[in-house]
Amino acid sequence: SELRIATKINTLDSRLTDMWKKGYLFATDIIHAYRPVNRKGKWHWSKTRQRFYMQANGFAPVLKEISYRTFDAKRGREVIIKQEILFHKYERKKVTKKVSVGDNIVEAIRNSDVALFSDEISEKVDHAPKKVRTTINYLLQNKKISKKGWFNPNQGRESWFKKGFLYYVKPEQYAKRLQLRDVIDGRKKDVSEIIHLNSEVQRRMTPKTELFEDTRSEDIMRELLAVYRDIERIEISGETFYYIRGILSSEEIEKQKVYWERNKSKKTSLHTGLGHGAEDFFQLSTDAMCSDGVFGIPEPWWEYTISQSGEKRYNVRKRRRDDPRRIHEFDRVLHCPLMPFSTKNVKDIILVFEAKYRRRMDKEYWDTFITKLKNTYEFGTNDGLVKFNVVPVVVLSWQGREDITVGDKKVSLAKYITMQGGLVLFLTEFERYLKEKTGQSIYFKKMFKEWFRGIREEKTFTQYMIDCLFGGVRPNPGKYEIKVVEKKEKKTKEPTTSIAVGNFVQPMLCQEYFGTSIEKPSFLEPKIDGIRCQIHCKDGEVKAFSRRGKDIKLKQEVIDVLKNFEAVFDGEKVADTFHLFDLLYYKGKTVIEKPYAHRRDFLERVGKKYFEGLDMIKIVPRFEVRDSDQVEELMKSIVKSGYEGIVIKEAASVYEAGRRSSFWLKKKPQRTVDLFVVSVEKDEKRTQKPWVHELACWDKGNPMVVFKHSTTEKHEVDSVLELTFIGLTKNNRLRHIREAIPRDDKTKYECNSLDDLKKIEASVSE
DNA sequence: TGGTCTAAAAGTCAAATCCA
DNA sequence: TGGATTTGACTTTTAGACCA
Repeated sequence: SELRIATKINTLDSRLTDMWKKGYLFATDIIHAYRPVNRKGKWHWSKTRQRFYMQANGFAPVLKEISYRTFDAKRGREVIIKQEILFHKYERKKVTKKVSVGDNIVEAIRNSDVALFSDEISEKVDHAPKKVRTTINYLLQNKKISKKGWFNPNQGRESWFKKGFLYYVKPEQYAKRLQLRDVIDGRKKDVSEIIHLNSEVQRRMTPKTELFEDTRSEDIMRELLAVYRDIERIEISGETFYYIRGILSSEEIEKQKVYWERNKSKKTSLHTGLGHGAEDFFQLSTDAMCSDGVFGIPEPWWEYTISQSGEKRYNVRKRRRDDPRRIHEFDRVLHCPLMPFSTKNVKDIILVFEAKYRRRMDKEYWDTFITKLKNTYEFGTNDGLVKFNVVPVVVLSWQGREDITVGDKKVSLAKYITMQGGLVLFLTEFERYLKEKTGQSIYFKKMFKEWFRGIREEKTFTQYMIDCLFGGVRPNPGKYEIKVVEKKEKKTKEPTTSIAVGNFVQPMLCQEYFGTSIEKPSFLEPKIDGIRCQIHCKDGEVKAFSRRGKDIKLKQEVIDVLKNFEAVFDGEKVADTFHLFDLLYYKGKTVIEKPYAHRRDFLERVGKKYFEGLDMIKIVPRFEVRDSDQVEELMKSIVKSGYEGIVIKEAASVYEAGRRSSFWLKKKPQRTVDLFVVSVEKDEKRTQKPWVHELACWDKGNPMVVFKHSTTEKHEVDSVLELTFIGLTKNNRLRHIREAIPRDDKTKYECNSLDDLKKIEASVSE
């Protein structure tokens, strides 16, 4: 451009190129720079390419400093760049296509026989794993490669292997990789290898009992069957066997089937079946006693969970104290609520049942049962004792001999258990009760054997018992049962007591305010819609952190104001303005343990002295509040003046760093609730024929329909919709909904409960 | 480990331009 | 008019921050 101005030649470009080509000039490679361009009357920065030229000086390239103007987008202003650059003679462009990381990855996968995990890919292409992962993502998006994990029936969706997803170009690669049997690790890998070896080398099916002794077998096998599709599962006389399809011939399988049917499975399966049957038997009897009113405790309830197949599962699993990843299983757990003083004061007596029919019930087994109880959070105390309200109950089928030595006496197992504070029930006691009730003689084992021989294919033993004993009607069907949802462990944090300037402190957070009455002296602040910001100042340095401790950039003007302080402020940043609402540290002292009112007074004094009249730094106003009516009033006016909502802070409260504390309560005016779809139907009567969705919230663990939502678009059952909440009618129906937003990120189990809705209603002002 | 989002760099394409 | 080069608009790819 300089030459063009100097020579006034318009067609300079091609002449220069020509001279360069002929060897009179040297030129640089193309430099990308921005220059101002006027387009349609508006100036803006446009990207250009430029070369620099110099007079040719022999043949060797020359290193020379150049300078040019461009626009620095990061800093947002014009800059002058100085750099040393090579001037060289003209060379015909070599058409060498650079191979990109993406191409490398696709090539690596294509050249591999089998599908690859991402870390294997990164090893092959020799790039950092993180770089490879982002590139893989890009390639997936553009459908240049595909990925696959395994379908996890447990969660009902695809999940990844322990090493991640498998990436491939051709589907055969995925199938071939699975045949290598190296995508699953640990115990599961061993199991799959045993099955494989037994099939291939010993040419036999593998019984489940050979693979597992504990209860985790179902999980492991579910995953293996889902991933390795060539593992076949077969049931022979109640026993489960596994083999690899395509390795054993059909004759071999038939032969072994006959063998197992004849020999082994009958006895074991009879005995395990008897065990489970006994559990059902005493449970049904107890239910019958409850409905007859002879059980003695008015409203006991069985603990249960819902299994994958949607059935109730009364075998209760509890997390172990010594290793929370593992569980203990208990046969039945019965809760007996007692109300000694009032219905509000409910005490729970928990009966934990262990039922044994024949198999291994001895002193040692009782001891392990008690150890199991001590070793769960629900039944054990922190000191590793059984909780006082937990009663271990053992259901036995036989009296037993007096073969246990206690001191100088010999006692029976039942006596031994009772001596230790346990409770022993005999199956015969249940049988006697049922005999009185039905008038016919009932023997559990006889009943089981009849079912086992005869009609076991058609119905379960439980149903058979219900038919025999209660004429097909289950006593107390689900009346006294409560589904137990596993609680998540709470993380405990060490409270912060002292603050070092420059070290980020986890900010204190608010809980929701539901319009509860205000009992202690409190203050109300407008809630500012910005970025949480913690400002540290000391020795002329000023630093600001976001809510998660990331650095926030500060303007020089702000730094100039704050640099002489030695303090830590808490506040909210909106655009370039800082709204301060708390003080955590001042002149060498941590003040978070001082009451809120003191901290605020101090902050306001500082604000008045140093920040008055500043646009950059402001102190958030506060109002004293005495009751909830006053809060409502203030809320209205504050929201009107454009704030997001309000925060109520207890005057005497300390600053609880990192906690979502109940000392600070926030409230926003508009509320939403999450409901899930229970049913979808097309309304044929209406002209537009919309889909009518029944939406429900939870009510004591059961879905309860609170709204019918009709739209032209269909939402699937169990999907979650977010509705704007205005109120509830007398029949617990939602009122006046404007729109429903699908929430794909939520599951129905995260939806609101009826109690939530009532609380929200109480807090929404009319 | 999985993923999303954004900015910027790198690359592509075809029209415009220039010259002989 | 043909070939070389420039140019601007556009697309593709990479880097890096952030999140669960």
